[in-house]
Amino acid sequence: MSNNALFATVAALAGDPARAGMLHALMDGRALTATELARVAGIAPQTASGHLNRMTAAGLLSVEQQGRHRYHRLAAPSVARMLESIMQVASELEPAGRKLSIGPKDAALRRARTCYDHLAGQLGVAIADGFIRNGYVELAGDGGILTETGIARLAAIGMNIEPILERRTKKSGRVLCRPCLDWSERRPHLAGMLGAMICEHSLQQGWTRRLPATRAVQLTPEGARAFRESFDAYIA
Amino acid sequence: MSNNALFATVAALAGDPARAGMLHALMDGRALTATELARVAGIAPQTASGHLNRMTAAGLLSVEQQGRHRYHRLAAPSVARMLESIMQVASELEPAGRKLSIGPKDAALRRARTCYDHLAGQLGVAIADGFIRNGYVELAGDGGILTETGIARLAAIGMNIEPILERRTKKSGRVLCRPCLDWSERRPHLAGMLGAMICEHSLQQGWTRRLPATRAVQLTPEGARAFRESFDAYIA
DNA sequence: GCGATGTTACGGAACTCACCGAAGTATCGA
DNA sequence: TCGATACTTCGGTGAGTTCCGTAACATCGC
Repeated sequence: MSNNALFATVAALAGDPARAGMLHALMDGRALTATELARVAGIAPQTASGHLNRMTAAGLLSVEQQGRHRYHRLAAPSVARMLESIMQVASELEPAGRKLSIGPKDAALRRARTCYDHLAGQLGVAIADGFIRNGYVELAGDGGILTETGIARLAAIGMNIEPILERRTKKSGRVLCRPCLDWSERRPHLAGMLGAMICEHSLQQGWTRRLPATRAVQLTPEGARAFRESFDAYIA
Repeated sequence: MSNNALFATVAALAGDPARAGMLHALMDGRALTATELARVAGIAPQTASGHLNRMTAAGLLSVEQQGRHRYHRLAAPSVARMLESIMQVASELEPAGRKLSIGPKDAALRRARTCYDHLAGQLGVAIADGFIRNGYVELAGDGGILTETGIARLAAIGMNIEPILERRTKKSGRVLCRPCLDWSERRPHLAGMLGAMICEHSLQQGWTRRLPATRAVQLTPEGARAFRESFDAYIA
């Protein structure tokens, strides 16, 4: 298959509303069963099965069988990035005047959600703001640097900074992180290795909790306190 | 239109082979006419007109009328990034054993091409390598830093570093650039503001020349020497 | 003005694809 | 062993879309 055809195939797979819904649901990095995905997409299980087959065959998804369940997940981080970038374009297209649908579920998504492997929404942006305000990280459009102060802060609250130190020695001594433009807040939040570590830590510590069948996460009372005390990050 | 529907619409627009070909052709940032785009996509002009209308209406493209010509270009950098990310996924899906089509045109593309507003292919990767080797830039996966040495080097060869200095004063004193994974070389090249400046400068100086109807660029003999002397970058 | 060129609008033909009902396979729990 | 659950395959229907031929409109060069 030619380059162009492959490109079109990938884009077309993401371009069907039912498949888009499934991919969207998988954006939090978890693995879901075919039936769950059928439900979120609003289609019959047989139809979903066909879609999942095609996406798996194309390499967008990977499958893991456990008993009578088949768990589907995004096959690679690059797929998540692609979905992010499409969402980014889609959100920009929405004319300023048009209100995005703001159901209750949407409100939760805007407040705090996962974006593949890191936190996004108001919470994600607040964390990024706190990091910048306190000099833990320096952002400048295309990239970001985790500072010494920032590394010390992460260590102080008990995060495992081993992978960070490892990356630092390999390279120039600076640790970089990727900013990810938030489609709901339209401001950057922290992605990359740093974002993934913060997200993982907050789930482990019970600062955030995953909610079933949605990318939205719940910010616990302890989490609200912890984010404020640890990262100077708070949301209304 | 709901978020999900908008997402699917955008992806579906990119998911048609004819439209994908046109978008691909527009990836070099230039504006092309409907007839030119019809030719690269291999379809009749009337068909192309319909496609272009839809993409423009959706906001993926912007149009500029000049006499009887209508010049179409990508409406925003985010669109180019989206296309890049889809290409990235598509290139990863290509199994290692399968050879990508390697016609003569493809060979030129692999050697040197533009990627929206910066240089890619062997040339782009070679430049990035030279920058890293000489400490002009420090790359680490998610981001990159243009060093003082690098800024001095750019100034030494007569590039206008005004925008760089401007960005530096606004932020922390560090200048960041975005690495962009090359789909043909599978190694990063320099994107972001720095990549755009290098590309523009090399075109102005006659180091590279745009070729008609393709994203491939021609590396002139002077360019080969200039890239080697200025950036320690050379390709076979 | 007049032909040539670039572009768009409308029509129908051919095609692809999403969808679900029906039926079949595999796994779990009892 | 038996029923229930999760999932898949198959087949047919219906909707959407791509495509081009024809025709119209606007602009350029002469």
